Amino acid sequence: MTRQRDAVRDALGTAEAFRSAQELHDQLRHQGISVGLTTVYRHLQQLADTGEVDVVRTANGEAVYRRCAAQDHHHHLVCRSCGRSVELSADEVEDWADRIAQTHGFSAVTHTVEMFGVCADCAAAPERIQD
Amino acid sequence: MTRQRDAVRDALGTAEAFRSAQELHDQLRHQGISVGLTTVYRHLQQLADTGEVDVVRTANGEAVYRRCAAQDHHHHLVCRSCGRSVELSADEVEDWADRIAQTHGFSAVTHTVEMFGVCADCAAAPERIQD
DNA sequence: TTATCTGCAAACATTTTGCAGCGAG
DNA sequence: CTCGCTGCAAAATGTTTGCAGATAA
Repeated sequence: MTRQRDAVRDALGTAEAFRSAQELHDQLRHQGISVGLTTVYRHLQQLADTGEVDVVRTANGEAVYRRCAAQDHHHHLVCRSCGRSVELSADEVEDWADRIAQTHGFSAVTHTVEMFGVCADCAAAPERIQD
Repeated sequence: MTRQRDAVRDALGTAEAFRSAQELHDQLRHQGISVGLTTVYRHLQQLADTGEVDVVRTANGEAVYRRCAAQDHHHHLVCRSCGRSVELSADEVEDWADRIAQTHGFSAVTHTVEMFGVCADCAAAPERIQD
């Protein structure tokens, strides 16, 4: 509803990459759009709560965000180099998870499945690898 | 090789629960064993590097540690209430992951699969739920 | 106008690092 | 004796919160 909220949504855009709050903040500043880092965090959290963006924790504990095409439950294959990601749906894995949970008597079970690798483009241009 | 290193290893013990560096530090202090928090962090990191302990990131970004029976690649089903976990091996998921990675042209692919739920014991005693 | 949103500064929590001293080999 | 290990204090990092002023409806 406000200029900043739209700015954060637009910053996420339709890009396939997961990006951190700070990266998004930098991006907006570079675009000449003045938004406080606090506000970026607040809107990302809100968007995540409504399920409009997905959040993944990187290995070092940083939260990275992406607006996904799929609204329903899915997973990601993320490029370590450029951050680009592919959305995956995996009935095979869902079935496995349900079965395992039942076998061990667990209830209210959720799961996270994230894959990290190097995409074909980045493998062809190794000098760009930065993570 | 030192008293503190053994203390950290022993603190992890053979418990099935994942615990944070700070919890382990508190535990040692309560046992009357004086170890600096810094040292706990350093040894946990070292043990994680050698694969002797597994690390999982909780939803809020905290790192939790566990010494696993299985040394090779596996996953976990973790109880949100008591932290107890079950080690899982999942050829089904490994195969799926390999196939997906190949399909999308990714290389050097790793994956994380973690399941969180409430174990049968905790479901029977809901008042203990704390997370 | 009036409730909400913003953004600075400060608080927070977790983890890492600098450095002087201790302890093991 | 020497070099690595320890642990305090301080820094670094990523994120959240208090609050006064700006802004949208």
